[in-house]
Amino acid sequence: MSERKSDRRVLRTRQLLRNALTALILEKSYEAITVQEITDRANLGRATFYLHYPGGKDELLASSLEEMFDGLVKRLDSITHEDFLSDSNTLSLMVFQHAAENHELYRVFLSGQGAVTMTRQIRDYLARVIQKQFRQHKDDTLALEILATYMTGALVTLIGWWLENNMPHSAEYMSQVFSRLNSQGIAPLVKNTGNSET
Amino acid sequence: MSERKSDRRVLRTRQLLRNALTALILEKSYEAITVQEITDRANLGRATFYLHYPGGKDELLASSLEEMFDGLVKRLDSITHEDFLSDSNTLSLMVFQHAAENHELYRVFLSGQGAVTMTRQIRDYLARVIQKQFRQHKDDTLALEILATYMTGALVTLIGWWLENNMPHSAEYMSQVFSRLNSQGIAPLVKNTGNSET
Amino acid sequence: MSERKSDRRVLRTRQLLRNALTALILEKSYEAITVQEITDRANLGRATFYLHYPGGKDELLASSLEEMFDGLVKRLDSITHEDFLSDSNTLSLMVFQHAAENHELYRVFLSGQGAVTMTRQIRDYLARVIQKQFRQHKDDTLALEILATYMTGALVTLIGWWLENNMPHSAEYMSQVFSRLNSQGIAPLVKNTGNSET
Amino acid sequence: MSERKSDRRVLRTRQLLRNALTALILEKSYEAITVQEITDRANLGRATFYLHYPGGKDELLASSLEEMFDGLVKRLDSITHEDFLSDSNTLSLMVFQHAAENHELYRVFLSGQGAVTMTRQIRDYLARVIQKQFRQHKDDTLALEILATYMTGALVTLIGWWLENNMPHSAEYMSQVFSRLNSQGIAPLVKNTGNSET
DNA sequence: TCCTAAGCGAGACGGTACGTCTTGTCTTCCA
DNA sequence: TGGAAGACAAGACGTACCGTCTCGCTTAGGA
Repeated sequence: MSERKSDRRVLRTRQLLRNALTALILEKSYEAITVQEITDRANLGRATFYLHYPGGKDELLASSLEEMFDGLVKRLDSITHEDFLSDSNTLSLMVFQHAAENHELYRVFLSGQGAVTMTRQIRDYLARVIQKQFRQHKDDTLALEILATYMTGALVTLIGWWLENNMPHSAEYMSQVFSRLNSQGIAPLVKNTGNSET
Repeated sequence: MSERKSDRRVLRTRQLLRNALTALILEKSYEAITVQEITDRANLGRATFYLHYPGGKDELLASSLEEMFDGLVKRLDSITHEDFLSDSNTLSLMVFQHAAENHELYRVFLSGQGAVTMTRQIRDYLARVIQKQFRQHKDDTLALEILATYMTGALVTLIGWWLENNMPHSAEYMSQVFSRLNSQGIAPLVKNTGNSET
Repeated sequence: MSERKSDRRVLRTRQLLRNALTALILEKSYEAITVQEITDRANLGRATFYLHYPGGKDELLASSLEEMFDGLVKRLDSITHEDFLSDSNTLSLMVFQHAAENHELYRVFLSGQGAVTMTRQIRDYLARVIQKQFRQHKDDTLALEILATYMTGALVTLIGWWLENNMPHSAEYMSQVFSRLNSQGIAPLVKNTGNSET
Repeated sequence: MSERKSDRRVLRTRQLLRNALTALILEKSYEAITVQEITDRANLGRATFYLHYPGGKDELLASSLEEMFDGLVKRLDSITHEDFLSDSNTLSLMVFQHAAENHELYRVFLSGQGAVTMTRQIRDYLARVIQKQFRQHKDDTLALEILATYMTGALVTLIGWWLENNMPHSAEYMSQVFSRLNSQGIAPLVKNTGNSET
């Protein structure tokens, strides 16, 4: 019925490994981290690592990220079509907040040395969410895919910049800026000051 | 005045190495490429590699990218402030065109298996160009950096998507779409077809 | 008084392990055999192995050899001192016969790929038997140990040769040859055909 | 013409490894010696070891033994047929002396833990030398091979015993004993004391 | 008949050595 | 003098066994 003892032990071991990895990520570049270092930190044998993650570091990272993104996925699923169409910045706010909460890991794949695959996975996931929202809207004057890619690229890159610069603004502020740029474009900014020069 | 024989030989050797690297990049992930493989391809000794690029692969990559981007840099330098402020899509068009010309390498950098470092280098370079343009404009209502990051992220991601999908539209079309989204935002698209019509 | 069921079960388990080992020894070098392989063959858990033979493979091997040599020991014990002193080849004959009966295992021990340990055990055991016989005889003009070692070395090596060559002669013939060489030495052979004829 | 410098370096490296191995053999069982220990002792990298001996420890041991046996082979080749037929113990003396000179290595393969292959190689080599001598003598009343095997087994085993017991007698004494047993057999010893009992 | 201790299977775990791979340095030789 | 060739140290990799341990299942023998 309930989980067997050994199952719990396995889960605990994996959690130890995940924790060790995230701890190390705060200290040095992911690429520079050694399997030995991870297992030392987790007080486990190196062989044990390969028992659980035969694919090496990358598999452990993927597992850590998966764990982390479960939360984001749940939140984004709760966005209604109305939220999306309104000027509210619900979606981007959620993403910025989630990034703030898990900023160490986000930094890994959004800035410099992260596994490319991961960046793409998040980007593709967000692109799919956005496309789904637009599709309900039946807009096809412009290829949905291009639109979604445009938005996602800007959003993800912005989050990367934000984290790399140690979050100089609040998630709310960043989200507002993004939403404004996204819905009205940069024209208002340029025009306003541009005119004054005339 | 004129180059010495040995200088020319040195240049030739470096070119051989750069060519070997770019050739290999088309075949496999940058990370998986070995110094030995590069020198084998270039018919050079491994020691020779370190003679010219003591910093390892990354230094050679930087050198290769520099070579490739020289052209883009020159073109972008020719953009005047007026071009930039106008609704014209000069900048993005140039980037899309350059991407089309070097699409094999770009694809590697920007899509799936490329080295993150490269994506970042391109992005950072573009961000600097854009910031420079805005700075002349003295706009600081919004942090310039955020603005530049926003634009660059969207642009680079869009190029990546475009190449991954085998350039289904012309560079001109892509550039127009980008410019429109960038200057007016997505609001017009959403509003037009929206049911609320308010 | 009588064995408990669990005792019988223990005996059965040990027998399974011994059988598995001897079966594997016929297939591959003893050194190359793994505890896991033994327990797989015996349909037992690896932990069970260590339950019965905490000393590892070597302990199991010792146990297997003991089992096999029990028969030989009994027979050799029946040799009287008179038999030994007479020209009869009782001892060597028994050994050759026992080797013939267990030729598969003997071959492994004594020829090519066998474990040295085993060869030594057999040799040391025989050396002890021989010494015991001589000791009753109180002969110490020559160190008993040297004598016993000399005989045993020759005997065991000869058996090894015999098995490696697929027993080209009968055990009786081999035993006679050995006994003749052993009691009279090679001089008769050399002298007879020698040119000197002195 | 002369050896290249790098050749000399390679030879030096291999010599260092051989020396390290023989040094370690004096301290612990061959099986228990680790490649790491050998290279530590030789002040070399582990990878370097595999560069020269891809087959691992055993290949290094074989190489060490080969070096050692070169001397024995030369000496034995100088034995004339007359020496062999005479009662002199030239052959066995040479072997005992060689064993004394190289007792550390001999101990490795003749006693307990040595590589079986080696024991067999020496034995087979000696058997061939002995057979060659007998063959000139045209004696075939008894299969030469059996005779040679008999002698070699006794000789090699005796040397093993001698070394294991820290050479309690001189090589000359051992050789005499062996020769006497070999040419006249054990009968004289047994008969002499046997008769006295009657 | 239950129930309780033992034998056992399963497999996680720490540890150690393995043989391989790549990196970067250095030295020697050749053109 | 630039480059080829390649020996070498260093150190991470992933694999393979080892011996130990803990966990439950099964099953027999005494209650």
